[in-house]
Amino acid sequence: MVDFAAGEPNGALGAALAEFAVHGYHGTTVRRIAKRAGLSAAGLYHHYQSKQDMLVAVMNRGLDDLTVQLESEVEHVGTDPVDRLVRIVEVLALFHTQRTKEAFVAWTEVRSLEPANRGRVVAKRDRIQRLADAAVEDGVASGAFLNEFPRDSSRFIASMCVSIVQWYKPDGPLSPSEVAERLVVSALRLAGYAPDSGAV
Amino acid sequence: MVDFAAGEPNGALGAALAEFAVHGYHGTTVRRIAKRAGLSAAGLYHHYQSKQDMLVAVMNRGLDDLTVQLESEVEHVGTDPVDRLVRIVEVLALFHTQRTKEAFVAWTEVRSLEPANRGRVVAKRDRIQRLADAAVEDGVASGAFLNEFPRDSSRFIASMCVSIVQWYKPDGPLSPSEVAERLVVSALRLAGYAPDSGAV
Amino acid sequence: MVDFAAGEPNGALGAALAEFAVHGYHGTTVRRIAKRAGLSAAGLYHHYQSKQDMLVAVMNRGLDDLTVQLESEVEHVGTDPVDRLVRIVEVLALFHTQRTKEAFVAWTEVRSLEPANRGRVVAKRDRIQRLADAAVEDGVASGAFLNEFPRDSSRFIASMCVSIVQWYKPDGPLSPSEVAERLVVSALRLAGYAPDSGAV
Amino acid sequence: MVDFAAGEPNGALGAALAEFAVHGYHGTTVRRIAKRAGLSAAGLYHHYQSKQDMLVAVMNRGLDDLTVQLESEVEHVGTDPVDRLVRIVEVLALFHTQRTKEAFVAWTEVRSLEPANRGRVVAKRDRIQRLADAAVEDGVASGAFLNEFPRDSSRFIASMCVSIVQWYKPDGPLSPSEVAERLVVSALRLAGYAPDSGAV
DNA sequence: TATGAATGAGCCTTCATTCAT
DNA sequence: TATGAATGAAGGCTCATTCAT
Repeated sequence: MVDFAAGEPNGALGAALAEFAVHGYHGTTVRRIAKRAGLSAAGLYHHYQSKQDMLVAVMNRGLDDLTVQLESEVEHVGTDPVDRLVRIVEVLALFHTQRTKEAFVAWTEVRSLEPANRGRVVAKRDRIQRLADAAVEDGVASGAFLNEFPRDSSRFIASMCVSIVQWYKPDGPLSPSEVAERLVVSALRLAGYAPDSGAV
Repeated sequence: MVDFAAGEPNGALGAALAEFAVHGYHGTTVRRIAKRAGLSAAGLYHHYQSKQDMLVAVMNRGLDDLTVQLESEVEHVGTDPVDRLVRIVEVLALFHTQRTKEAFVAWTEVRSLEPANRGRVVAKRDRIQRLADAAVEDGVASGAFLNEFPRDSSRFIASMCVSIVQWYKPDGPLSPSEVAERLVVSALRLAGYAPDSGAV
Repeated sequence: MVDFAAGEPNGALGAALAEFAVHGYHGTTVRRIAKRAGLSAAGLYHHYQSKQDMLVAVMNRGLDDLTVQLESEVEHVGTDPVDRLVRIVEVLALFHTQRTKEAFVAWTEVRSLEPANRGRVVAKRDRIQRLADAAVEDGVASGAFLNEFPRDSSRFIASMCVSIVQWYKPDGPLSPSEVAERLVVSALRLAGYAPDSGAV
Repeated sequence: MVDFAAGEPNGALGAALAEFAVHGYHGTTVRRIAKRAGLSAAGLYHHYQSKQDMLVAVMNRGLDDLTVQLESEVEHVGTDPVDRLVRIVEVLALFHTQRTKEAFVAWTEVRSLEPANRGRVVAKRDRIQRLADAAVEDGVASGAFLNEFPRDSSRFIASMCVSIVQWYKPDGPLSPSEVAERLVVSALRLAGYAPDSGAV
């Protein structure tokens, strides 16, 4: 099973991430990042050109890890749309439970990106959304899903996964894989999954 | 049918809301709020004691409008949990499509509230969540919903409604009531609604 | 007789001028300007948008005062090139002795101007130089000046006037008008002034 | 004839000079000097103790070259004040056309020297000025120059030479020796040179 | 009510310089 | 010699807020 936890950034970038996640980009101070990183403010600028640069690095790192994993899974899972949706939701859930801060920042601070950077990040996010869209649409086409508005459903599914970052606590009652399981079940229901036997 | 649109704040508070929604609390400048409101920065302080005060006012206004409507609907709809969930999701969807900015700010900028204010706002948010929780739980108890993890489902349902603010555009293809309709269907599926005939 | 002294800037601009004159633009601190002006650093930004803006204001003010005076004198003095050169040198000398700091900054800190601002200032400087050029050239044409390289001579003359700022001290042995007198004599010699009787 | 051009500094000092000449001392960054020199910023500090040290080195080098040449010429030219003034102006003109950047920095950045260093540099500059003063004064005493204010004239003459750095371009219409020739003529006029035959 | 002027605190960033390697 | 990493101090500028008018 996928383990995203190991990919969390350390050092200066980890410090930036932690601060961005708690206070938001504009509420975060370079000095506080530096302090958390055990560096002087000036020292940070050896590694990153600007505060904005740190935000970009945080986002790219997170989104790239997620995208790589997601596309690799989709490639290996075969062509069945149901299997594909299951894998996608699983990976999304694991990422959002194990890399909560990065996911939160990536979905929350896009508005704080300068235009040039924003474009690239939004493109990455869209690419992920389109994987879910395709799985649901294919499932509807194949008859695996009964669904009158597949485009909305896949958006709702992705939203549900993303929303994990709003409530999930690592020391809460559910492990990442338990969360993933429940989201998979929920996503299939949302998609209109109708196996021979009836309801899920 | 409920019409939330009329309740949007005007004047200084509307200006604050507009800025908060686009730039976030910390990314918003008192001077920009003032400019948008057609006032001097100093002039704003005759209406609100501080920038924080404006945030609190924005949030209270939005959450109160929503809560009042929600509780009034719940009270009038009767005791059937299915009806109740339908009404709740409907109201949530209408609010999030018609008062997108307020909803966005209320769910996004809680972290920017000073502790004293935060408590009160979180309590209001929780109260709303609990309405959804209760509806799903009651439905499971009554056998209307087949659901192994009702608490998670009601959270997913609320998340879906809240996520509206991330993608809904007033000039997009769907009207608020169309969005509401689709969300109601999706919520019932998520809750595990199982009418006699089988699937929804 | 022209009195430039009254035109010296006061207040914030005077403070900026004083600091620029002593430490140069890049060696000057906004905080020091503010202190000298009896304001906070932030307060300065009510009157000028930036440090660069203060430099531009200083230069424009000085060069405009000088240009206005110069062109008005030239207009009133008649067409005789000798008279014209005399008036020009006189005005230049008076300006450079009475507004030494402004002249110094205007001729020294052009390199510190951002390109857009630089163009305008250089144009003003050139316009002044061209007045001297014309006077000498006309004098050569009329036979009043015997001179094989008028263009260089007029440049030398202007340089001499500008150089005043490098050595003139208000509390030194020479008054502004004495300086002006000596410069006029020197300029006529440089120009190759040859009255009937011979040397000047 | 004197050739100053060969004496221009290379390497790190040349880089410092180039930057100082364009941006001024305070506008120049150690890192930019290093970059131009093909070194790291830290590497520069193996050659010079500080940025100030580089400024001092630049100035001393230039002023020493000029002084040495000037005094050697004066020594060889004999006692005639006219010849002496001619040689002085010639050397000054050649130096300022061939070592423009150094001359510019030496006359412009004295204010950026720390007090201890400033004294020594000013002394060197004064020594040069005094050579010109003496030549004019001696000429007046000998009757070669007719001049009512010799001290001012010698200052004007030196100023004219120094001002070369403000307008001279190596790829312009005049060669260094042509500039020197015109300055010599001008200086003699300024000094009040009156050969038997009349005008110069 | 409204505002122009003002400010202390703090922002992001850059500076000249040092030092372990 | 050379440098990448680091830093204390300071830089220009903006912030939310106040107050006399």
